[in-house]
Amino acid sequence: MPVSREIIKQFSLFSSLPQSIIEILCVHATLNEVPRRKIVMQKGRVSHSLGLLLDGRLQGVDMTLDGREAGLYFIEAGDFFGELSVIDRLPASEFVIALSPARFIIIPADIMQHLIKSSPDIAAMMNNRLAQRLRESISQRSLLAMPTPLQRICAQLLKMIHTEKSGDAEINHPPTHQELAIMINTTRETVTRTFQKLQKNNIIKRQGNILIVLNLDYIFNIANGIEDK
Amino acid sequence: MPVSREIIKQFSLFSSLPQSIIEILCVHATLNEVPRRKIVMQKGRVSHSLGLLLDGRLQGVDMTLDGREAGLYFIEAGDFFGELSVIDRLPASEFVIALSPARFIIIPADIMQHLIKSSPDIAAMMNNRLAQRLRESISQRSLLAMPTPLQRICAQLLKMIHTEKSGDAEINHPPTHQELAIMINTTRETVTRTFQKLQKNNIIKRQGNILIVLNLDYIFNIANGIEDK
DNA sequence: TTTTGTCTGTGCGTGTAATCACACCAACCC
DNA sequence: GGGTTGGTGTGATTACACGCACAGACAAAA
Repeated sequence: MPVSREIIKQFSLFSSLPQSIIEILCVHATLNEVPRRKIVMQKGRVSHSLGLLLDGRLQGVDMTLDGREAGLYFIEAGDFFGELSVIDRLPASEFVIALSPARFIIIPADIMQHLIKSSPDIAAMMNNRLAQRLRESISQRSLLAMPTPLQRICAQLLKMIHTEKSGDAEINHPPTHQELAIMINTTRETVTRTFQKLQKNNIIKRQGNILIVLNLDYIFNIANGIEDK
Repeated sequence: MPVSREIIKQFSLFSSLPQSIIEILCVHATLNEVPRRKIVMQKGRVSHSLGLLLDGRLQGVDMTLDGREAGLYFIEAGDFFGELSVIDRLPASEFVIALSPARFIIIPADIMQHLIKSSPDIAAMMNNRLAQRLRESISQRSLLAMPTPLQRICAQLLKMIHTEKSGDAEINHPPTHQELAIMINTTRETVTRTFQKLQKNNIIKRQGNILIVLNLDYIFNIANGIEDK
């Protein structure tokens, strides 16, 4: 079922494309809606498509053979996912799971591959996204090098904070402790305990679905290894 | 100073390109030779080029603000490096350091960018390399999720082993303990101690510049979390 | 309502890796 | 030869995160 071109156009990555290509995308795109926890992309599967997240939050996850989970990245509304397999045509190397109810558009791999071949613009777009993913991956790797869980948590929070027009630093719909834990190589309990400490010291505050950051400097300093009580 | 086309052609990634493009590459390529420890690529620098390693081994490294090092990847003879910045034109996000005396070819960024625009083959090649890097990065991230240093060391060794025609599993010019340590988020001492254990149990053996793997199964099992001994 | 499930909070014990410190060894260079 | 340097080997100590276990909290379902 085709998707309205207004929806496609709201992706900044597509907005600059010529009308003709947008039409093609619309015809082949399908809209999906999934509940929390749903697996959106299967590791090892060869049938892949490009995904475009409209709302909700997804998480890229890898599982080691012994059942251990490693969190790779978060996907926010407006991001792609599945671009890796579209480009190199190999099986997906990770899972993508819905952290919240989510809506996303799917464009079949062969359509994308055709577009990439015929349009340098699209090709460049995909490259840039791939490059961005790689940079994020490197940055996440550095985060993991930090010695203490507190540092890693602060560094991860820093990445997720967006400042409101009111000037408040917040995280909307923060991930669960478990989801955070696997991103930063620690356990759920350690995340819980660290959050308790941060709350007691008025660094952060929980307000329903929003995590409010009261002392951004503290978070920043810890994330950068600057010692402080 | 131009580089002979024989050298360029020995890169599998270039071998399928038309003669005309090879000529262009030759004219603009320069050959470099560096000693061990030399910084080959600077994090944050905007002037970048594509590198092609002829011999030796390099390591991609990131440094956190508090002086901590994180090993990102190894670059073996025949690999590219610096492709990320060539594609997205942003400053390098990592250092690349020579682990051994190394020779490599450099192709200026603007030449590569021009080639990428004009030749879909080159563009596709760069994409695939980027995709490969991303997959390696994901795989390295899973490795870091393993709980014990022993597991991480075995998993890392497994990646570096190449089986000889004689059937022996070996690692030529193995990295130093320190270089290994930063790849797998542990300390030099822990790597040393673990290697001692592995040698006592006849799992591995050091012979000059070669690390010989005597019991590949053991390494494999540990790396996959299968309990043993 | 009761039930069910997911998330969060917390206590306790244990193991183990980080850290510091220093010894040893080989290669290299005047 | 003696000095330097970079790599490896080892001991002792300590902190601290993991793992387990279980108790609440809260929301959705029945």
